[in-house]
Amino acid sequence: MADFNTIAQKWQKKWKESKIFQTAEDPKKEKFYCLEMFPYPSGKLHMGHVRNYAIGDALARYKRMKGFNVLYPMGYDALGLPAENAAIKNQSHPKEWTLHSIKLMKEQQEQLGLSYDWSREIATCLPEYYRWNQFMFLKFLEKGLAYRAKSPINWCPKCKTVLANEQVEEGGCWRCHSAVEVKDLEQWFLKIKDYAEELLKDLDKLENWPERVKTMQRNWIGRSEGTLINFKLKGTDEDIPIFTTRPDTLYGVTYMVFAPEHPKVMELVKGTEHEEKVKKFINRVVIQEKFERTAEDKEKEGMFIGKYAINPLNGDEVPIYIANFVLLEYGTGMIMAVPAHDQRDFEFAKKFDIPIKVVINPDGYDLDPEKMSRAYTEEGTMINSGDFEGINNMDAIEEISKFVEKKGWGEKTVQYKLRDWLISRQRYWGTPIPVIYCGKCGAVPVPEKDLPVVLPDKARFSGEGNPLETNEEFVNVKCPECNGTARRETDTMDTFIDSSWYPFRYCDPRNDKKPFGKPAEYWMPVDQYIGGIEHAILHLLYARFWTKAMRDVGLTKVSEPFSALLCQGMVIKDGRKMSKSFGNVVDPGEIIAKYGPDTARLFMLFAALPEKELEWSDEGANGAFRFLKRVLSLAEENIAAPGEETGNREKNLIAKQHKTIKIVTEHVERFEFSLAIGRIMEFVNAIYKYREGEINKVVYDDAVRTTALLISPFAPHIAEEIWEKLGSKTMISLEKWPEYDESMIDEKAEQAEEIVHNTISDIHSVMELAKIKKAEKITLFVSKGWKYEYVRMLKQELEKTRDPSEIMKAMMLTDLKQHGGEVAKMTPKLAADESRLPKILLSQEEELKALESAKEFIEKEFEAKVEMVRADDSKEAKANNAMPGKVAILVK
RNA sequence: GCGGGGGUGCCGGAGUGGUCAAACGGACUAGGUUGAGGGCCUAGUGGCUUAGUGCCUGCGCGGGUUCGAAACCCGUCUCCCGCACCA
Repeated sequence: MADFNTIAQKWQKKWKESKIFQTAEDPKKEKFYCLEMFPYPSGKLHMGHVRNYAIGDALARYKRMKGFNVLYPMGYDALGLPAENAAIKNQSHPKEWTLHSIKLMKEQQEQLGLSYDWSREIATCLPEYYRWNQFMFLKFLEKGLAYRAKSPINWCPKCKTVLANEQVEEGGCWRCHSAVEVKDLEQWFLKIKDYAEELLKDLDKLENWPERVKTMQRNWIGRSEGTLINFKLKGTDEDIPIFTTRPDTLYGVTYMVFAPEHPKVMELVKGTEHEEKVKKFINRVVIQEKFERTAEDKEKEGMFIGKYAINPLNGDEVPIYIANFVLLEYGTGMIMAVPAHDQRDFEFAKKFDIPIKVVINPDGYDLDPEKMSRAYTEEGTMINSGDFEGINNMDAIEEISKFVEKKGWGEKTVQYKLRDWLISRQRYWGTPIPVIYCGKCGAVPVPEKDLPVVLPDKARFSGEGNPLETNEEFVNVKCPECNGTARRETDTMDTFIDSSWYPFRYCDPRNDKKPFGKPAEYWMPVDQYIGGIEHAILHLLYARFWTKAMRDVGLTKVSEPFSALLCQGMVIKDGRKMSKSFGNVVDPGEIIAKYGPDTARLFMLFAALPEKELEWSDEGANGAFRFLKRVLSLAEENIAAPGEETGNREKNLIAKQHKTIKIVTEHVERFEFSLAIGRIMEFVNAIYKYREGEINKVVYDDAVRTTALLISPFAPHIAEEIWEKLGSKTMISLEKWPEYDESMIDEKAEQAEEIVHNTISDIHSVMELAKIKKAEKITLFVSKGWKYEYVRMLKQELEKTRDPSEIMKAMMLTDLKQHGGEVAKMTPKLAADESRLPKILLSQEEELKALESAKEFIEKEFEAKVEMVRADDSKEAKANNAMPGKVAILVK
């Protein structure tokens, strides 16, 4: 028994030397771009990586065998915090750490025998890559898609960096989980909000994305239609704009609430008796509680700030509060409160003893504000609402909106939860933002000819602040416009930028004139993207946005980067996530050393469907190992070759072979690798069975060859080895995927007589079957009453069309009609209750006539004798092994 | 609270109106091979019967639809995941 790792190394060497996986554009061939999410180079592969690559490589190899021109590249998402943290810890440089990690990681990937085109390898930490981040940033700046603004930001005190909202998880830093603080800083933003509508709408076009990912993105974008309404600050002409989706409740407003940190708040209380208390409140609520999220609903807190607003609709004077449940970032940061019809407003009003005014009554009774225990949020009739009384509140939404617009008090508008993308990071290991600040000229973009702005090699990594800030050589520059003294921007870009366009770069990885050129037109978009669900929102949304932004500055014509998305499930062990703290981590390196790469890959694909969680099992891996040994010994063991007779045993094996090809192909097309492998296992078992007797060498070898081809996307090294042992001079990686012949799929060829059953509702396949089988006799099992309908349908549909989908549609329609009682149908239960008998139940005579005519027609169509058997009597049906609505085809 | 997905042998998991519940793998049991073990090969693994097979039970729980339900409908329990004061 040859050692699997020896075999693996042998073929990996051959693949590398022959460069068979290198790809080039070929307009004559259909392209297929298969992409896995590129890894962050941490230095070591984990099982999640292996699973990701096993899926991707299987697909890439399969598509290649199917004749596609396949682009399947690999690279590294190499900028980011861990490298810098490691540098701080080890007193080294992030670059060294990263490049070393890439080397280690690549070695492990190569051990897996993945069919990447390594000539296209990229690493985002190299200036030749990140210069294009800068290039595109400048293009976006020019187009007005990038801007600088002061805003409260999330500050991680441990990482000493700003975090995007998306990077704050339950009040903690997404990497180190320390509590996040709030600070004010000048930051660079990208206008992703401008694309909210398109990002949302285009989700509908992504048919091959998992529904749950699209739902998550829709949620994240958070579109909601409503009305912007201006209240007036009492005693002034000042507007207080609020956003509401419920203008129908406008007459029920009894107070207003501002987000505590809203700049307006301090302005309003300045110099009043409330100033000190408000300051204290803001400090407590905003700073300390902004990110404190608990499982239970947070207690509503707030206070009155001594000012009043005027409701434009009815002139009501309402008090203004500040409260912790109003968010500054959403809408206008202020709300109108309608305690009678909003649960949050209700709770707050109860706590602060604010009046409750009912403006919508449910049908049938009147609400009493005194007795309400919760807000009424259902539909109802408008009351206490001036001219709008008496109408349904759903209609009032539209009418009051229109009225407010007409009066000039506000307008209909759309709000999104999505915020603009904050890209500034106060860190070293990122792409320098190509901007220079001049005392005279302000923020000046670095001219294109001066790109790239390269990260200086010299830097101190103390763990505090941004090393770029203290690097005088880097910071002190001349202003590109006035040539005066100026300072360079020391912020670097969010690394999500690097991963937002890398699929384009793979198409044209060595282009030094542009981020990418013509080849991207051929390859993009990615046909299948594969990666973890954890990127469902951030990475995938940013990449979609970046692509659209690139389109709008003329860099590409593509609007969506990923046509299809597959989110693989997690790899778990003992029912929980693999993690050092649980001590259940399985190291891929050890598994490869013990069993070889094919075993590791095959097990990962076999143990679960790609989207599902995968429970790692040592015994299971061992089982995959055993199976591969069985497969290999099919070609290794010397088999006697007694003759060339082809009897039933051969026929059966050939039939099984064709059937296996068919089903395996179908499964692979649907990414059901575990089921595909299961079928191959069955076929291998069948070959072993066959081998117990005398064998026909031609038939046997063909079966083994087929096995090798079918298994080659999953266990390529062993497949190559078998291929070679069978005397082939070519590499199996370049072979064609096997084809099957439907007419050979006939498992029980040796049986002289046979009854095949099929449901009548799939008439098309019944017909096909009857022809293939050369049916001599067809038996239709029919039951009382409804037999006529079905037989009639059968006849009609055969006459009209042979499109099975049309037939199915018609059948379903019949079913529907039956439920409406329009179509003749009788069951024993119905028969017992004469009053419920359907109206158009046919008479005995009519039935017989209809059956006769259908029978004649079918006889002609099938060229076979047709027999009708009543099957509604369950005893008789059982004796015939049949049920009503089925067709039996008797073959002789 | 809102949204999404599940509950099938000892285990991982197939099967979504009938021919056919448990494919495929693991684990276990027996037999073979072996000096022994491992490995490998073969058979078996819900119950009851004849030992050709036949029947019954069974897919979280309870109802319903149907000639027929693991699958469809209603209710219920339970688990997992995502979002969560979005006005």
